[in-house]
Amino acid sequence: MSSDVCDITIIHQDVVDRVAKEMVKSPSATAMADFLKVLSDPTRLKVIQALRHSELCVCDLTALVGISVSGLSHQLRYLRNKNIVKFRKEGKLAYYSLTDDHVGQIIDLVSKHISE
Amino acid sequence: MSSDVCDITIIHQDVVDRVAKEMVKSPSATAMADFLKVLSDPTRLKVIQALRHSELCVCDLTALVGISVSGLSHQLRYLRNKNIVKFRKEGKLAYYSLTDDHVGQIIDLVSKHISE
DNA sequence: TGTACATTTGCACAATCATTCAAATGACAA
DNA sequence: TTGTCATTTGAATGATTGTGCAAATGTACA
Repeated sequence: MSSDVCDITIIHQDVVDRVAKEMVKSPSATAMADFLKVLSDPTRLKVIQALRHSELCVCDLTALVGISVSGLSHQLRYLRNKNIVKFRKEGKLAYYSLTDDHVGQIIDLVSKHISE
Repeated sequence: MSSDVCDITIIHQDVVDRVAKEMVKSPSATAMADFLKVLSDPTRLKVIQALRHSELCVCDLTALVGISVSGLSHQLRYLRNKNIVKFRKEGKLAYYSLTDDHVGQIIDLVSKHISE
């Protein structure tokens, strides 16, 4: 009924095999976790929510998010590297905006789930 | 004198006001981040993906996820506290399953976003 | 030149977290 | 009872990370 591989004990070998076969069909868990980690921080979430409504410069984002300017800048770089936001320079100011609305859709779904 | 003028510089006051008014309509960023943090870990994601296909005992989950038994148990408690999974005892074994498929929908959306 | 302002970056620190080991709990069988 | 197996728990640890401070970069205007 049970079999040993190394020191792992499998109790329902057939079920494990079936589920394992199903699991490989979806993207790697690390890739998905990596992406979801971007959204798992209040500051980054606020930034994204704000940018969904309007393109914004760092100054104004700071006021909306409630964090130090440098702290925000660090997060903006992070979001830039993950291709979530893009920016354009206009004189002294840097205007940030979302690259697309993929994250927006996910946030909406989570939003709906939270306030049920 | 109990209040200071904070030294935050707002450049486009009208835009900031408008966006700020929009932002309060959605759930708090901390609540959403808290929930998304659950999904931002490969191990927990594998657990959830596995449980979407079948109810499973800890032993079999260990084999599917590839982590120590106690490590998995810690994560299962975490998921239990967040109401993502539930479990029933049957003799020595504990069978875990998802409480609902809300997380599944979110994972599917992320999945679709990743693989393109 | 200068000064003033917006933004970025490097460094440091505190806090969080995922993991493992060892020990404890609980359930069943002999 | 005793022993074994499945699971949980506590403690310790290594790694990651969000943040602020101070300095640097870049831009515009006197």
